[in-house]
Amino acid sequence: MAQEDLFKKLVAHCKEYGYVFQSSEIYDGLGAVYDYGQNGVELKNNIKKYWWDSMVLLHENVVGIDSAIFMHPTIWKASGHVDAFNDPLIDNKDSKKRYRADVLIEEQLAKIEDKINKEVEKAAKRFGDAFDEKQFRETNARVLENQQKWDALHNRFAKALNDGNLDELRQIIVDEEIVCPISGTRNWTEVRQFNLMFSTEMGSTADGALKVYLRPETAQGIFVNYLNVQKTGRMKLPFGIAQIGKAFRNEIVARQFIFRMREFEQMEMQFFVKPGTELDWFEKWKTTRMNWHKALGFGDENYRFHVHEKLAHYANAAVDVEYKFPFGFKEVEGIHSRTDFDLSQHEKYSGKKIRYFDPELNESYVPFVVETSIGVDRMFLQVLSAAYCEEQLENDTRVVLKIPPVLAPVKLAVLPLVKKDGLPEIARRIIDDLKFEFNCQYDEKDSIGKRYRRQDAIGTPFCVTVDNQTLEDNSVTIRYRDSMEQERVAISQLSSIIGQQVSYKNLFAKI
RNA sequence: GCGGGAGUAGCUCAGUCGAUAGAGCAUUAGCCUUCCAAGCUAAGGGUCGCGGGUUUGAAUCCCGUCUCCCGCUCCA
Repeated sequence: MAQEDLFKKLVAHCKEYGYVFQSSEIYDGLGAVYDYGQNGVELKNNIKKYWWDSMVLLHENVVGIDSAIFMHPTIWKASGHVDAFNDPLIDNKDSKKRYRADVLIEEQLAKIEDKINKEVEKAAKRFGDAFDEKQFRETNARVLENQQKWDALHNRFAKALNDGNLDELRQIIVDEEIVCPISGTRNWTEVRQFNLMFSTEMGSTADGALKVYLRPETAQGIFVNYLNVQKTGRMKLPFGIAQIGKAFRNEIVARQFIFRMREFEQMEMQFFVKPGTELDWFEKWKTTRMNWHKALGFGDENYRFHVHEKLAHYANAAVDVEYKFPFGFKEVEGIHSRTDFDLSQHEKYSGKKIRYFDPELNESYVPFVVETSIGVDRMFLQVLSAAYCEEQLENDTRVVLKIPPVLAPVKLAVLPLVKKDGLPEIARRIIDDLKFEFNCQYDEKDSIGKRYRRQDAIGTPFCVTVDNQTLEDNSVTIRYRDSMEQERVAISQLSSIIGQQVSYKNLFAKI
């Protein structure tokens, strides 16, 4: 089956079996926003638990927090998000290329400057040692004319930028007859502001309201709580702070189902270390995180590291964990060595000292940070991509989600072979006993084979069937999803057999 | 954002020249009682994505719009 078809089928399967629905579907949907259904939410919660426990339970020097989505707006100035994500963009209709409007105008300014400089150079050659550049610049007609042009344009440009006047920016591009370097035409669209961050207002009156943003990443909530956690938790370097939470980005192009959404959930851990040791920790976390992925058993060959050649301004090392999705190798998790950039920025903007006193060195410094950041939704899609499979049987095909039992939404279904002879009652009793430990389902409708298929389709790893023999000896059959094999066991054994297989402990042992 | 494709029942899709909206699967109820779908009977489920136009009459023709998919573009 073509990979593309597989992806389409997966998306349809997600909807049909209550994993993922499009947001606001009855109102025609909302772009790149999705809801999780009754099975989706279970899987998602299980993924989050797998991550959280593997970070917080398994590392005594990692603790968790849950910071608010609203944060002081200055935080986003400090982090660089306000400046970096407020570009006025314009498209050329002929070449279909997109440019930053401000960059186009800056280039135009540079051109004028070039002209002036060439004029000055020429004159310098002509006059030799006797050349007085200052005087030349103040008196030469052509230079003056260009300088005037430059000043006028620069003032106009600066004013338009300050006012946030997009129409004026476009008018400047039109008036300056700036052409697209590819198509050479002046066929421009409107200038649009692409703001990555969603904003809203906090405060009851419009006048006194504070413009606040929905966080575009959860990391800053950790950085601004560094001191709180370090001091109240008596944390010693190196230590980490983990957090799971929603983040929001107004993506220009949001595609590929839940792979890139406007509202998404991150699982991030910021690990604070002594400066100079960050690359060692970077390597350690790289290994730990890759093991975490591989422990799920989807095949080591489907994972790889992708090393960033071009680093973000805050980083001195960065790598992605990529998984082989039906649409190619794509990033699931990022591991970044963020240096002391974030904490230093917050020192600067807040005016508070954000340091660590190192008793060994008897001095204080700003810790360096190694970040591991994974998208819950991507992880969710990764698990489903890996788990979805269509199997050819003798007279039939079956669609089965081979989700690792520990992550599966429903752990077991209890099925009376027929709905009489007291079998349903026994099945109910088994559920009443096991429902405190596992998410169980009861089903008595249709043939037993059909019921198995229904459970396969949502990824239930175990089906327990009550039959006439159960009446005699309290034994049931347990049918395994992946092998379709069955074995007969005592009802009293169910809890330990299933419990053993859905335990996080077994996974953690592999990390 | 640009270009291409698509949108009809929960899912997959048919629907002729413009004239009462269909099938299979799924769902629900009942029958049957059988360890790997597709047995029998019945029922429910649709403003044909949405809005407007042409027409006596629109799922069908035209315009707009929304959403999804593919490619480009972008990607801290």
